[in-house]
Amino acid sequence: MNHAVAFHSAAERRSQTRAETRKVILDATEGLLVEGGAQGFSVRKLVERCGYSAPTIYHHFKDKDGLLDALLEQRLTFLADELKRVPLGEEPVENLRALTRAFALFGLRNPRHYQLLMQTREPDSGMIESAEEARRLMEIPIEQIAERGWIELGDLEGFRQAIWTMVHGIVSMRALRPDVEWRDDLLDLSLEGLIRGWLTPKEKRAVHYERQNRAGTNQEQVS
Amino acid sequence: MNHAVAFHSAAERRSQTRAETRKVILDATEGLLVEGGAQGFSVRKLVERCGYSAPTIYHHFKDKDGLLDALLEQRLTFLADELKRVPLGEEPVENLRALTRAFALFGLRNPRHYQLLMQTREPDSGMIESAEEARRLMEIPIEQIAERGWIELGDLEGFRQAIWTMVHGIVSMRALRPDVEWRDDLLDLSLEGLIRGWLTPKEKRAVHYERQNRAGTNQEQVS
DNA sequence: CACCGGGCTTTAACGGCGTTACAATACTTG
DNA sequence: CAAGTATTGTAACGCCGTTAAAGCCCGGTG
Repeated sequence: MNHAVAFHSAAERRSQTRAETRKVILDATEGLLVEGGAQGFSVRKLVERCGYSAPTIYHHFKDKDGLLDALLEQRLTFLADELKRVPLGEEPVENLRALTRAFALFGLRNPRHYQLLMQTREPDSGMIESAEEARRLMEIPIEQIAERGWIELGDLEGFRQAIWTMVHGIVSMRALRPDVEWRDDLLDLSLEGLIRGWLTPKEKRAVHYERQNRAGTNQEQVS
Repeated sequence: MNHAVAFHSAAERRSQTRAETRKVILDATEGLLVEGGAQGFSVRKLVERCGYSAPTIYHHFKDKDGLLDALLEQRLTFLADELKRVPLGEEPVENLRALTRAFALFGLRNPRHYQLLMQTREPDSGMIESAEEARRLMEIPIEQIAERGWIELGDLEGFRQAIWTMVHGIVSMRALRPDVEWRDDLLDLSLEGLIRGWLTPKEKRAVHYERQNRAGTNQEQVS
């Protein structure tokens, strides 16, 4: 307890450089992944690009999957941040629209990462944390909708799964088959159809709500 | 033109044995794929299992991808046959239900093949043929629905893509994450929601139609 | 100061993978 | 039977992920 001052810049700078090398490796991984996809990525190419040697990489990450998981986790926390930044209003249906759009936008902008996320072998415990956070954010409006008794087809769990698989279907199809000419408004259309098919129509559920001016605050274009 | 009789059992038996060895190899491939997934499959394991040596396999198939493509094509023609056998009626919406169910059932029963089909690198020309046939069958009722003017949200192409991505979303999610407890009736629910959300309601489109007794002829359980 | 110990890095290698050059065999054709 | 072609096997190449072993640097300790 006597020399409480000395080890400040000591262990600190060590962990500093450690974080830096991790970042260098992760950045190189990111580059290779975006260029060549998960298929074209290999540890040896990474070694050649990032300057470090193979055992160095295995010193900083458990193995190849651990490396990719770390990359994914980084990206998923970014997604969670984006979802948190989405401006939400009173209407849970509008909030669902906005969040779903933000999620799909993320998937469409990072098709390689999404592909990676999907073909993940077993759910890594470390990665789950940030993915779970994103999932929880997405499901808040869904539960609000259920609480108000607006689900007319099936139940909460069915609605949840229907939304989830629909969004995944769109994003993964676009990531898998970029050659097909996908509708730009496919997500908006599908979401609208899902809302119309599952939920109580707007006229019957709200006392007053700014007329037809829906989603005026959050009209991003999806890809 | 004189010796038109002799070469009957000659070249025929050759191509016979050729087809047989191809079948042996394909069956072993199928087994390995079902057991260990696309990830766990390797040519050397195949070599060990099927008794033939590596160059033999490369003599009968172009390469590893060609081998897997051949397996997929075989399975896809089987799917097309199944789709053709689906009993169809007058109502295109009911037909869409039946065909979609059959397609999803195929995907859910062969998750490994579906996974393989999805992560296919570039669309192989040979495989496309049987896949296209299945696709065409699926789209007949969709076009009939459009012809009758029952699409109220978006247009034909939007409806087509919405159905396609929804079914793919359900099948691929179940193949990718078997750990999640997916609703057994998820496909029926989603399809029902999509129909309710996109199409003219039943009461407004048909003069008479056997009351609520929908899909009485084709009520398969999906997984 | 000399020394130790642990984090960091590298060289070199192992075993498994897809693929193929080459040689040997079997079987049809003339 | 001879020639040729289809089929199969042996052995190897180059790439992959991964790791054992050893060297380096640098702060803490005597």
